[in-house]
Amino acid sequence: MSQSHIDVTALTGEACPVSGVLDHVSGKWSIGILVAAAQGPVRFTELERSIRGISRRMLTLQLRKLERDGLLTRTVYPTAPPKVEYALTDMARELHESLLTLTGWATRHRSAIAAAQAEYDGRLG
Amino acid sequence: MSQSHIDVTALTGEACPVSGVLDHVSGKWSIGILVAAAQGPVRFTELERSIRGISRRMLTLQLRKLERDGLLTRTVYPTAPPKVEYALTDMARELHESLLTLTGWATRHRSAIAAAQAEYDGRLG
DNA sequence: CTGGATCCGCAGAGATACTG
DNA sequence: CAGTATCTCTGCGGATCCAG
Repeated sequence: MSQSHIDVTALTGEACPVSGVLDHVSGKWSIGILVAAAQGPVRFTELERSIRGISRRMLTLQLRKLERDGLLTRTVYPTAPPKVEYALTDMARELHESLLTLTGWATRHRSAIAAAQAEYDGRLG
Repeated sequence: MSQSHIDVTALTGEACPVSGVLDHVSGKWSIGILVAAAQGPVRFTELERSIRGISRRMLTLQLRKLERDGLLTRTVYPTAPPKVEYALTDMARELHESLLTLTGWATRHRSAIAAAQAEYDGRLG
């Protein structure tokens, strides 16, 4: 009631639907995949090479999730050897703009965050 | 080489530092906490009530992490009973703007995403 | 009121091998 | 090339109890 009473549910809807949606984006690899795919249609192996450290299994799972959310399109070319291309949907391209804002912030404050962490850790041991 | 060769490391720096920073923000509760704390100084119990579903343990852990990252300030009033207030730092307030863009996107496309998921699931079983 | 400490279950994520 | 299948292990996160 008072201005100090905050209810996140009022900001996000009833049962945190925003968080529900954002959780898909906030996965460990989601942003990287979306950023990589934003350059244009990308093949599976290209993604695997682009995103250092991701396992084939994880890439597949994340790709499926993003496709399910309507953020990626998956196009299969019935050639030999098989060729599959992933591309951002219009919705995802819109999201990509927001993501750039986020990554921009992260880049700008990277050193400040590192400093804050170092200082915090220093105060303890 | 060709234009189809994408390297995320080239976009994010060397070893995905952006992702490293964003991972802190992309936790299950981080965004909710930051949004809730953005309204002004907030007490521990207020946060606990605001963010439905979070456990006391998780709230504490996330709070510590955000404080360590220099995104939250923690102010202890040595009263009885103890009173602790959390507030966003300038850096975090900047981030909050970006977060609003993100949540705005999520809100706008919530139904579209739900539809995409339903359609995806429908095609399978 | 604001936490810390501990135990524990389960899903996430890696490694590896196999397939159309 | 583009996955799938399985096995395993780690660590997140909940529950509970304790403390300043």
